Amino acid sequence: MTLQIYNTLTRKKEPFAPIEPGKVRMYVCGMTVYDYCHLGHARVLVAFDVITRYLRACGYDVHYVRNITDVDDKIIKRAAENGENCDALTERFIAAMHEDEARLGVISPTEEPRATAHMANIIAMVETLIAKGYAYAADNGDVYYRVAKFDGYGKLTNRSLDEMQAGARIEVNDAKENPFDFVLWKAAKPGEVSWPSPWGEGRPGWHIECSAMSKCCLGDTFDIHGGGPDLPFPHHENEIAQSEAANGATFVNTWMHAGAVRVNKEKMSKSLGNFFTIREILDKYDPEVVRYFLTMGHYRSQIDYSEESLREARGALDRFYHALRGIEPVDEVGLDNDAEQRFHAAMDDDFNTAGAVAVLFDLAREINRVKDQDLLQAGRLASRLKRLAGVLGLLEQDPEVYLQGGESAEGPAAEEIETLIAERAAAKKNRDFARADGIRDQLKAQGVILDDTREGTTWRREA
RNA sequence: GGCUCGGUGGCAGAGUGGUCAUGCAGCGGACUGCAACUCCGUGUACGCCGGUUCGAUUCCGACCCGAGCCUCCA
Repeated sequence: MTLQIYNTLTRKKEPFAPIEPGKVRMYVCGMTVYDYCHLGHARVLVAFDVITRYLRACGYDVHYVRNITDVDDKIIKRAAENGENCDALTERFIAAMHEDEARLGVISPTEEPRATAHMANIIAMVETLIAKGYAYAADNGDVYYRVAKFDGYGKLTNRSLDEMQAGARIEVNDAKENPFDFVLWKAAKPGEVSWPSPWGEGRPGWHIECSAMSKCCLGDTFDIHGGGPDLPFPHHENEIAQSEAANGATFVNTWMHAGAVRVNKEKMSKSLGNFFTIREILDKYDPEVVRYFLTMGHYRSQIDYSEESLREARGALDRFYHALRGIEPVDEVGLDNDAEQRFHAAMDDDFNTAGAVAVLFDLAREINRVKDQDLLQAGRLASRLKRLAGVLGLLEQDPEVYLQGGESAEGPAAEEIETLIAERAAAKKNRDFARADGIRDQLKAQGVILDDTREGTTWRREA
């Protein structure tokens, strides 16, 4: 069985075959850096991190490019509001983004191009489009893409210009030949950041940077282009129009889009005030819990963020770490390949992480089943569980650290807990169960759960 | 209105033309001083109506309902 990937362009799963054997060239639309990353960004970050990890686990050399949009209207507006310059604003939020993704266990992309560093490439592509008749400089100083000239316009999202024009509620702009023409180069207003160009001082439009940067980093045609659920139209549709018109080649073979994140069954939006930034969520939950939450469903399906779903994620991770607790992972030699195969079968089916996680749970149960009789076998299974989970970026912590809440844990200190456990052990020995249970209840009230095992008592913190 | 994607047991969430998802919760049992953890067992689940089929939750058609995009948004 080979890897199958759902392609937004063809609306079906297709066997994946990279252009260059053994190598994958992938571009994902990244962040516009004018604010902190939110949960929707986290979903895209984690989804494509898992995809990259799996492709690498399959032996592919993955060239993963994720851009940074560091010039745009929102950035200019926000910088003006803050009374700072755009560079200061974007540098700050780029640093914050890197911090957030690192906490989520996201491996950095191999390349992270910034729009402001590619002005020459952007301008060159706009010139090519004008030369080929796909773009025109308008009277107002802007340069627009001539949508009607590109035959394939709408092929990604299955729309036609005629139908779109029928029910269009798009702003009227006299400078455009067609209301769906979009801006490639935007003339600067006085005081705005700008770059010199053949059409005067200005800045790139929203879509052109991705066409220019992907060409620069990956070439005219590459394997995978990804992004969030709201990007197919207009952004990716416009990228196709730009790149294919300018380069005269197929732009991308496989288009991948992550599903939406909802919050308490409502669309996440600023107007509803239900926007969550990654950092505020990480203040409340272990990053791996958040990552598990984003991995337990399929990357294309819509997921719902709520206290309950995060609590469920926490419970699931607890179970894994409980199984791994006290087991020394050893070489996997001698294990049958059942779990391995089922894991790959799930992941080969368009990165079905939900199915892959189910295999992980089976391994956890197997570990629990054998750990009392055969520590060696448990160690082999633990290695396998950790290795497969690692492909999803999960179970990368020490079980004790995870279960006991790490350094930053609230509640009684570890030494205090150990002292009480010793006291309880003595009470139990004297058959003073009232005292023993009293200690257990006291700790439970402080969020600490005691587990008695044959080897003694262990403890963990409640969610 | 147009384009897409969905409706699976109490909840979350995979999947399949005819025996099993999985996790949480529930129930019964084992373990335990009692618990917790864990293990074993346990659920007439597949929106509605037709069709194809020996047999459909799974394929086809209609219908109902939900969501996303069509406007800046991952």
